Amino acid sequence: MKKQMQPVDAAALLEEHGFKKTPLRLLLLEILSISPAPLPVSTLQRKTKKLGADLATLYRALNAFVEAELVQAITADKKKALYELNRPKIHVHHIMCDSCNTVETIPFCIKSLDQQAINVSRLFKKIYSHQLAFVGTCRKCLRAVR
Amino acid sequence: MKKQMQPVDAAALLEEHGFKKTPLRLLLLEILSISPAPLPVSTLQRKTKKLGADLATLYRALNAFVEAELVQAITADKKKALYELNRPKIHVHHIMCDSCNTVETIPFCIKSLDQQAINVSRLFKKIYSHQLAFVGTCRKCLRAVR
DNA sequence: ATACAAATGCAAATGATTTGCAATTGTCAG
DNA sequence: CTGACAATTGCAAATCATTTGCATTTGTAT
Ligand SMILES: [Mn+2]
Ligand SMILES: [Mn+2]
Ligand SMILES: [Zn+2]
Ligand SMILES: [Zn+2]
Repeated sequence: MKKQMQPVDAAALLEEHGFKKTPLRLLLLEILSISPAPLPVSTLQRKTKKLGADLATLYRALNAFVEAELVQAITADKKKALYELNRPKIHVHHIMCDSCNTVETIPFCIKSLDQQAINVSRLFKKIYSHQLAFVGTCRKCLRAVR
Repeated sequence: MKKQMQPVDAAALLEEHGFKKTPLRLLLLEILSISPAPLPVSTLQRKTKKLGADLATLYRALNAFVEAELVQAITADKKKALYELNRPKIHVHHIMCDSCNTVETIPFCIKSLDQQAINVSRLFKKIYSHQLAFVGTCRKCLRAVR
């Protein structure tokens, strides 16, 4: 029942963006591409520990990906950032549990929101993107309380 | 032409929430209540420097306000948080400049978004709130480029 | 005036993220 | 295939916003 995401051709992605095809970066993209939820750096470190990559290297890779818009950094958490593969055609939003801080991905754009973004663009000249995060309590945490 | 916000009765607010009416907290609420944009801690420290409050005290006050839902912390920036008075009847959103990192307040809720939140609530059991932030380039920064 | 919890100041700790620099590695032209 | 060279990495140290422990002060209620 676990939702599995569509894997991507990591090598091709790296090449398209002018990145070297290094073991870490290849693996990072693979991990991110099959994850149903955005992942913190700590998890990415654990899932790549067989490569023994340094934390600084992980951060540098992720920052490069974000810069290239290959990956999106989710800051809903405020403490540690979460990273999620950016899928060109699948614009997503997020929902965060205020109890366990789990961040789930809503795998589609909230209807009509993009249209509204156009209206709001009168305030700014150019709008690149928007981030929408809902905050609530997830089912698991609700069960834990009662 | 500067947009001025409606000031609030800081003393009353503190009392309602069971806080002591201390000089710093009173002043903080006054500053936040007339600010047209969310403010970082550094600015709040500057605007309250006549009181010589310690940074830790500032943070503790702000955290207490956020906990009491008197103030909203905006984390769109990811580096430093921004603080904005929470007005019960005026639900706002934000728009951030990716160039100068200015965060402006959109002083109303994006139409129909709250209705959509109800739909999304099928994913979670309970949804308390949502944060929506647009990212773009503000007029000032666009002018600076050309 | 007294009592007590809340708030503060100060200094030290945290913890995620960044940076400098030398060594390594992937890519590409020759 | 072989260098050359820029991109990537490892390691250690630095940053920087935010938090925390503890002793002291202050606001509020009785
Ligand atoms: Mn959207
Ligand atoms: Mn809204
Ligand atoms: Zn939860
Ligand atoms: Zn700007």
